[in-house]
Amino acid sequence: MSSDPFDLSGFEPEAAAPPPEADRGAALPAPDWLARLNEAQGEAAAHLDGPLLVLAGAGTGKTRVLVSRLANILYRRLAWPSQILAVTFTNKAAREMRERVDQLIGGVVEGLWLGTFHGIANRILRRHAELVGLKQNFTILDDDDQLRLIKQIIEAEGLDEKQLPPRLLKGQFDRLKDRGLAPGKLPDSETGFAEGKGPQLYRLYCERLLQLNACDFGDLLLHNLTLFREHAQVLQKYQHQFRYILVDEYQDTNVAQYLWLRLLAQKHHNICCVGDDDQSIYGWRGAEVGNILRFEKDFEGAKIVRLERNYRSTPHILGAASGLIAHNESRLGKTLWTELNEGEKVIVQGVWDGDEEARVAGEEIETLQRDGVSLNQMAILVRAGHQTRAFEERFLTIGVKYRVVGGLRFYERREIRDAIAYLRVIMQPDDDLAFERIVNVPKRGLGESTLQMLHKAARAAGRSLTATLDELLQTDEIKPKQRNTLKALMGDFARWRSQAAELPHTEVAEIVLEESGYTRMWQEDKSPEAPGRLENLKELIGALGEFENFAGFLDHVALVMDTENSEDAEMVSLMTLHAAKGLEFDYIFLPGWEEELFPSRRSLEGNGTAGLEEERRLAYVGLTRARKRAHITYAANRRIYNQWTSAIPSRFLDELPPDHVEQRAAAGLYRSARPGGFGGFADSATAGANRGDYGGHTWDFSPQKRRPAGLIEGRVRHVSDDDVVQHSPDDLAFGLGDRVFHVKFGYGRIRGIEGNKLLIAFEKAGEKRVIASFVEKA
DNA sequence: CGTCACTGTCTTTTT
DNA sequence: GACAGTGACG
Repeated sequence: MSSDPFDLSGFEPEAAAPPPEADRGAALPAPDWLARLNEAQGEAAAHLDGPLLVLAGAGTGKTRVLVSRLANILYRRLAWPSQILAVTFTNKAAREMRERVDQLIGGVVEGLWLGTFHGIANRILRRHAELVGLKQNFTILDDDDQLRLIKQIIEAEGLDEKQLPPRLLKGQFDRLKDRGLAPGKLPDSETGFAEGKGPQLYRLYCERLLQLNACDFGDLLLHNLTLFREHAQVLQKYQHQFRYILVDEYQDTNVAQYLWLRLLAQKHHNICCVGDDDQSIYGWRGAEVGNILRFEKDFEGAKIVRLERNYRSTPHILGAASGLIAHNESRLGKTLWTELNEGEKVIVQGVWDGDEEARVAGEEIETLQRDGVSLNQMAILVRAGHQTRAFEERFLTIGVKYRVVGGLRFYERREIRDAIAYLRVIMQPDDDLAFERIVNVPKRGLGESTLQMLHKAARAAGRSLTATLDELLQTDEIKPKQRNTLKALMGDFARWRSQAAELPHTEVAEIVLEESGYTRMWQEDKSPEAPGRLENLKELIGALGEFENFAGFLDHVALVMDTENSEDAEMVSLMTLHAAKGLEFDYIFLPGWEEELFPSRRSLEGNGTAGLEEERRLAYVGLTRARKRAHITYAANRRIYNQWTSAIPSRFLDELPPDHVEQRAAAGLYRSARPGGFGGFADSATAGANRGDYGGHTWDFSPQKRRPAGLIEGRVRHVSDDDVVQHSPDDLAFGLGDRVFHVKFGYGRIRGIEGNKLLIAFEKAGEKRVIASFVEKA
C-alpha cells in the first residue's frame, strides 16, 4: 500500500450527490464515541449544518472533536467519504486524524480528501495543471532550488547579491504568494519592495517557474486560486463535491488558504474550522490571526463553540500559562479550567550557562528515569534549532537516548538530494535546477566555463538546459572532451528514461546510482561520513519501494519532508517550540528563557508588539505541552558564535503568576530574594551584567583578530564583453557567405546554415559548427 | 579543472 | 563553529 496520505484513488466527479436519503441515519442511536464527549465537544460534533467555528484552547480535545465530527458525518451517511475535505497543516496531524477516524469507524475509510493544505492543493493542481500553464508532471521545488533560482535571476538582471540578498527576496516572494498575489496583480502598496525592482523580479521568477514546469510551495495554493477563479466549471466541480469541509489549526491559515477555503465552501457552506488564537505562531510565515477573529463575518450564520475544559495539564501549569498569555492584547480570550489535581508548580531555575542547563536537564531526566518514567514522556522544547546541540552533547556523554524532531531531515541530506536530482531529470528533462545539481556530480571534468556557455545558450534560446544540449552537442562550441562527456551523460539519461518506462522503479534507481558513478563516488570517498551516506542511499531505495512510481515518491519527498520517527523506541524528544505544537508530554523542559533568545531579538526588531505577542504565544504553547511538570531554565551566560554574552532573564518570567511558580536558583548565582520578580544575576557571577543592559556584555574569545569592519573593499565585478552581446531575433538572420565573428573562434565565413546551427570556415580555427546566437555579423 | 585554505555570514520559527 | 563563496595554486 502506498504510504502517501494523499493517494486517495477513487475521485468521483459525478459523486456530487450524497448517499440516498433512505440510507441516512438521523435517528440512529448515538454511538459511544459521541456520547463520551463533553457538552461543548458534543455540540461541535453534532452541529453539522452550516458554518462552525470551534475555539479550542490547548488540551481541550480539539482533534477529538474534529475526528468525532467527521466520523459522525460518515456514520449518519450525510456524505460519501470523497465528499469530505479535511485539511491540516502538518503531515503528522493528517496522519493522526486518519488513524483516529479509522479507529472510530472501525475500518479503513477510503476516498476521504484528508491531507495538508499543500498536499490537497497539489492533488487538485496535478489534475488541471494545463489550465494554468503547467504540465501534469510539474516539479515541486524545495527551498534550496528556490533560492538557487532566485540567485540566478538576480545575477541575470545584473544585480548584486550583496545588496539584494536572495534570502530576503525569497521571503518577500513567499509572503506575496501567501497573500494570494500573482505577479500581475500586485496592489500599489506592494510595488516598492527591493528598491522598486521587486515586482519585475517577482514576475521573472514566476515566469521562470512556469518555464521550468515547476512550482514552489506557495504556487500550489496560488495556482489553485487562479484555477478556481478563471475556470468556473472546475471550481463548481469541487464546490459541489465537498459537502463538508473541516479545517484544523485555522489560526495558522494565510490569506491564500483562507481564500481557497472560502471559494470551496461557497456552495454547501458546511465548513467547520477549529483553532486557537492563542496558539497562532506562524505569523512570520504569512498566517493571519485575523482569519479566525473574523470568522463570523466571513461565514454568515456561523455558530461558535468554545472548548475551555482542559484535560491535559495540572492547575499550576494551566495557571502559569493563562497568566502569561493574559499579557497579550489582541486575543479573543477564554478561560481554561481543569478538574485535575493541583500538581507541581512550574519550576523556574537560573543556571550559569548553556552547559549547566544541559546538565540540569540530564540529571532530572535520570532521576525521572529511576522513578520509572518513560523517556518518551519527556521533551525539551527550544526556541531555535541550534539550542539542541548542547543537550545532544550532554545526553551522549551520560548515555541518555534522544531523538531530534524535525532536525536535519533525511531528504535534505546532500546525497539524498543528489540522488533525487537524478530521478527528477529522468522524470522531467526540463528540470534545470536538478540537472545543474548533478551534471558534474560525480566529477566529470565539466567546469565553470563549459556550464556557463551552456547557460548562455539556453537563455538565448529560451529553452531548458537539456533541450539546449541536444542542439549544442551537434556543434563545436564545446571542447571535444567535455562534449563527449555530456553526450555520454545525455545518452545515459535517455537510456534511464526508457528503462523507467519498463523496469520497476526501484531497480531503475539502483541502475542510475550505479551507472552514473554516484555510488562509486562515495565508495571511494575516504571521509568519515561516506559510509553513512551510502547507508542513506540504500535507505532511499527502500523508501522508494513504498511508492508505486517515481512521481508519487517525488511528491512525497517535496510535501512530506518528515520521515516517520520510530515512536516506539525509548527516547527523550528534542525539538523547537514550533515543532511541538499539537504534542503533549508529562515532563517538559523549557531552556533558554532569556531576552534576545526568547523572546527572540529578531522577532521584536521586525514586528514590534505583534512580534512580541507571537513570541508570548510561543511560550504559551510551550507551557501547555506539559501534563505534569514544566521546568523552565535561563542561563546567565551564553556563547553566541564565538563570544560569551551575558544574558538577561526573559521578560516572560516576570509575567508568570508567582503563585504558580517555584523559583529555584543556584546558590550564589541568582538573587532570588530580590522583590519584583527576576532581576538578574548576582554581581559575583557575571561582572557587569545589569538589568536594562539588553545588549549584554561581550568578551571576544576568538583566537584571530577580525578584520575591522567598515572599510571592506567591494569586489569589482568584471563583465566580459560576450556577456553583453544579447541578440534579438533580427540579428540572427544570417546568410551564406556572411562574414561573422565568434568569441572563441574569431572571424570566419558562413558555409552552411541548418536551423540555428551554422557551419563556419574560421580564418584561424578552421571549419566549426556553432550556434547562431553565439555569432555576430562582422 | 580541481583542491585547499581563508573569509564573512549566520540562527528564529516551516509546509 | 558550520558553511558557502572566493581566490590562489597545482
